[in-house]
Amino acid sequence: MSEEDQRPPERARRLPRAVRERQILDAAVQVFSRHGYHAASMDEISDVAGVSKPMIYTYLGSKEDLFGACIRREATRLLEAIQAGVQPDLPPDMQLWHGLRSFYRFVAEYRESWTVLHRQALTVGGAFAAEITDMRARAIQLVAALVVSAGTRKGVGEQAEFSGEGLAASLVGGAESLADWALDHPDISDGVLASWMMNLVWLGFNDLIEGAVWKPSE
Amino acid sequence: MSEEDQRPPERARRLPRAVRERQILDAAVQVFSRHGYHAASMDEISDVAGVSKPMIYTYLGSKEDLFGACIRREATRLLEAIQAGVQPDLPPDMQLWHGLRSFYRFVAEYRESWTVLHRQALTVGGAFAAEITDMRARAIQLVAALVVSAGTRKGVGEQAEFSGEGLAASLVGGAESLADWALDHPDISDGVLASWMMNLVWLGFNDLIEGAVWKPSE
Amino acid sequence: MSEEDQRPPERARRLPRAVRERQILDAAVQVFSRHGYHAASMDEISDVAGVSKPMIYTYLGSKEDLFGACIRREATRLLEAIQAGVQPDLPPDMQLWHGLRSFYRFVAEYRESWTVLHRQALTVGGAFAAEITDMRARAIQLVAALVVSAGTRKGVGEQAEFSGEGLAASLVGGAESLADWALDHPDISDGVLASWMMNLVWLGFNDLIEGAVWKPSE
Amino acid sequence: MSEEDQRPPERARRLPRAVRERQILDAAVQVFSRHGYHAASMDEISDVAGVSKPMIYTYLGSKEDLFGACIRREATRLLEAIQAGVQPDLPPDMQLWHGLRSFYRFVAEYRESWTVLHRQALTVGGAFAAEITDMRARAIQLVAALVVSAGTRKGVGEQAEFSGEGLAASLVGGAESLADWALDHPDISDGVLASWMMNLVWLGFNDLIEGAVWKPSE
DNA sequence: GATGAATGAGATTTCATTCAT
DNA sequence: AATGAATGAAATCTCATTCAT
Repeated sequence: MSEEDQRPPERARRLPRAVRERQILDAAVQVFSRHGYHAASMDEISDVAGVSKPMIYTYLGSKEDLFGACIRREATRLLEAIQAGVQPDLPPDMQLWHGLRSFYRFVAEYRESWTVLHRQALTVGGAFAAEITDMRARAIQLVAALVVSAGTRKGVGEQAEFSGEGLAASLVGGAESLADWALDHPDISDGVLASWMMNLVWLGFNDLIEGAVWKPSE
Repeated sequence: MSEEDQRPPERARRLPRAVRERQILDAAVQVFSRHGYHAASMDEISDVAGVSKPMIYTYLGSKEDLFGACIRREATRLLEAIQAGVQPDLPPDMQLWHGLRSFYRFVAEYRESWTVLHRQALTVGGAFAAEITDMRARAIQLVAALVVSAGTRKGVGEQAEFSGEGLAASLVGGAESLADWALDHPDISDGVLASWMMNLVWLGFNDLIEGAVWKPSE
Repeated sequence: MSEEDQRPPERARRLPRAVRERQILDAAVQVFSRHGYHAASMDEISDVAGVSKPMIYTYLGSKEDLFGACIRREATRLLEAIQAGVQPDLPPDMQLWHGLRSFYRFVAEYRESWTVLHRQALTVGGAFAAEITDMRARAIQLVAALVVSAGTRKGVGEQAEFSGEGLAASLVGGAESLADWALDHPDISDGVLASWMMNLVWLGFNDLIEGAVWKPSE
Repeated sequence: MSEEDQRPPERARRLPRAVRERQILDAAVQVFSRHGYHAASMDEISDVAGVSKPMIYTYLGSKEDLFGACIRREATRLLEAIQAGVQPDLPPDMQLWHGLRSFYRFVAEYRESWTVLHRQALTVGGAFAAEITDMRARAIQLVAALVVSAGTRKGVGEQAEFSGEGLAASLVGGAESLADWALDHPDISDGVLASWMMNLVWLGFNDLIEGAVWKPSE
C-alpha cells in the first residue's frame, strides 16, 4: 500500500531485451546439453532462466527456434575461438596445431556448448542436422584446404590412396572424438592433446606426401 | 487384385513369436534410426512392424527395453561382422585393415544399424549411453592393444607424445567419422576407405614408433 | 516323436468342467481379495488358476460374470456356515451367540472369502453392490426378527427409541467391524469374540425390553 | 439465451488457483464417491470440474495424489464436524451422544464425503488404506478412552468379557453401519439415530460396569 | 477341450504453446 | 514488459476380450 510496494516484484524487473535473451540462451544451452533436445522441457528452461515461459516465446520463438539460436550462438563462439588462435602466416602444420589447441581449450572451458553442438544437435533431424553438418563440412574443407595446400606444394594430387576431403573428415572426427575422451581426462592439457593429434596425423600425412604409401600386404 | 491378394491381410496372420519379435526389432531399428529415441513413437513402430502396440509391449517390454534390445542386437551384429573379417594370425597392420574393411562394409550395408548405434544411442542417457560407451571403450582398447603390441615390439613405451588410449580414441573416432562421411559417398568402396585410414594412421604411427616426433616449430 | 510324446502337455490335461471351474473360482477369489475388482487382472487370475484366459471366458463369462460367481459362491458358503451353527430350538440369545461364533470362525478360516464379500464387493457398484446389500439386508432382517421376537414376547413395540431394523443394521455392522479387527488379532477365539458382541449388545437390548431407556440428560 | 449467457463461457474464465483447486477437489470427491478410485477416470473428473486435465495435474498432482487430497480434506471436515459438536465438560454418555449426533448430521449432509471415506478409501490399498485405518483407529481409541474412563470410575478392569479396544471397534463399526443404513432412510433424524446407538450400546455397557455379564447358558 | 497370438479401446500423464490481465 | 492461468494434442502403457489353430 505504501509507495515502495508499488514497484514490481524483484524477479519481474524490466531488463533490456538483450540481457533477457542472453539469460534465456544460457539457460537453454545448459538444459539442452543435459537432456538433449526432446527431453528438455520449456518449463525447465524457463525455470533455470528465471523468466516466464511466454517471455521465451516472445523473444526467441518456438522450441525449435530456441534450439537453433543456441546452436548458432555456440557454433559462432567455437569458430571464433578457433580463429582467434590461428595465425594465418604460419606454416600449415603450425596453423593446424594452433587450431587444435584452441579447439581443445574451448571444449574444456565450455563443456556445455560442446555437448550441445556435438551430441545433441544431430538428434533433432531436419534443418538442424543439416546446419550442423554444414558447419562441420566447412571445418572439414578448411582442414582439407590446409592439407591439400601442403600437399600440392609437394606435388601430390588426388589419388586412390588419398582424398583431401575424406582424410579431413576422419581427422575432424578423430579430433572430436579425442575431445570427448579428454572430457573424462581433464588433467591433460590442450597442448598435449593437440600434439597427439599432430603426431598421429601430420607425420602420417607427411609420409603420404613424401610418396610413402601403405598397402595391404596380401 | 491378383489371386494371392485374396488371402487374409498380412497383418492378421498368426506367426510364431520369434518371427514377430524380429519384425518388431527391424521396425524399431528403422524408426529409431530415423527419428532418434525420443522423437520415435511406439505408434509409428507398430505401424511399420505391421503389428499392434500391445504385441510390442508383450514381447519386448517398454520403449526403453525395446531400444535396449535394438542396441544390443545391432551391436552384436556389428561386432560379429568385424570379427568375421579379422584373421588373428596376420600382422597387426593387416588385422587393422581387415577390421576396418569389415566395418565399412557393415556400415554401408546396414546404414540404419549404424545410425542407431552411433548417433541415437548416446542421446538417451543413463544405462544405454553407458552400454554404448562401454562397447566403444572395448573397441578402443582392442585397437590400442593392437597398436601398442606393434609399438612394444619396437620398444616404444608410453610417453608425453603418445598415449595408447588417447590415440586409439581418436583413431576410432576418425574411423567413425569417415564412416559417416562415406554414407554420403556410396561410390567409394570399403577397401578404399580402409586404405585411407591405414595411410592416415598407420604410417603416422609407424613414424612415431620409429622415433619421429612432431613438435611445434615455435 | 515316440508315442508317449503325443499326449498333451501336463498343464493341458483335460479335466472335467466342474474341477476347472472350481480352480478358476478359487484363483479369482484369491486375486480379487488381494487387489479388488478393478485392480485385479484376468491375466493374473488365469496365471494363478493355471488355466488359459480363453478358458475362463468359456466357462465363466466376462470379468463381471466371474466376480459375480465368486460373490455368490462365497456368500453361500458364509450363510451355510452360519446356518450350520445355529440351532433353531434354542432361545434367541443362544441362537445369536451360536450364529456369531460360526461367523467369526468362518472369517478366521476363510479370510479371502470374507475380504471379497466385505471390502471388495461394494466398490464395483451397480448390480453387485445391490446383490451384496440385499444379502446384508437379509442377514439384518434375520437378526431383527430374532430381536423383535424376543421383544414382542415381552411386549415391546416399535418406538422412537427402538427400531428393529435400525438396531439390527448397527448390530450387523458392529459384528462385521469386530471381524475386521479380529483379523489383526488372530489369537482371540471365536467364542470370546461372540461373547463380546453379546455383552455389548444383548445386555443393552435386554434393558430395552425391560423398559429401561437412555435419554439425553440435557 | 438470456443476456448473462453472452459473457464468455464459464470454462475459459481465469480464476485464482485456490478457487480452481476447490472446484477440482469437489469434482473429484463426487466422482470418486460414485465409481471408486479405480473406476473413476481423470477425464470424468476434469469434465465435472469444468477444467482441463492438465490443470488437475498442475495443481493437485497424480491421480493418487488427488485421491489423497480428497481423503485428507474430507477426513478433516468430518473430524472437525464431530469435534465441533462435542462439549468436553459433559459426562461421558452425553459426550458420546453429541459426538454421534454430529456424526450422523455430517453423513446426512455430506453423503459423498462419507462414501469416499467409508467405502472407497479402503480399496486403494497401500498408503491410503493405512491412513484411513489410522484415522479409524484414532476414533476407536477415543471412544475406548471414553468408555474405559467411565468404566474405571466404577472400578471395572479389562476382563475376558471386556476389551476396550475390541468393543470400541465394534461400536464404531456399528455406528458406521447405521450411518449407511440411514442413507436409505433420510427421514430419520440424527438425534434419533444417536439415541438408538446409545440405547443399544450404553445400556449394555452400563450393565457391564455394574457387574452384569452375559454368558452362554449351555 | 485348450491355448498362443492378437487387438480395440481407453487409462494416466506430459508438453509446447497461447490467452487475458 | 511480464506472467499466472489454461489447454489441445499426443505420448506411453494396460486390459478385457476374441480369433485361429
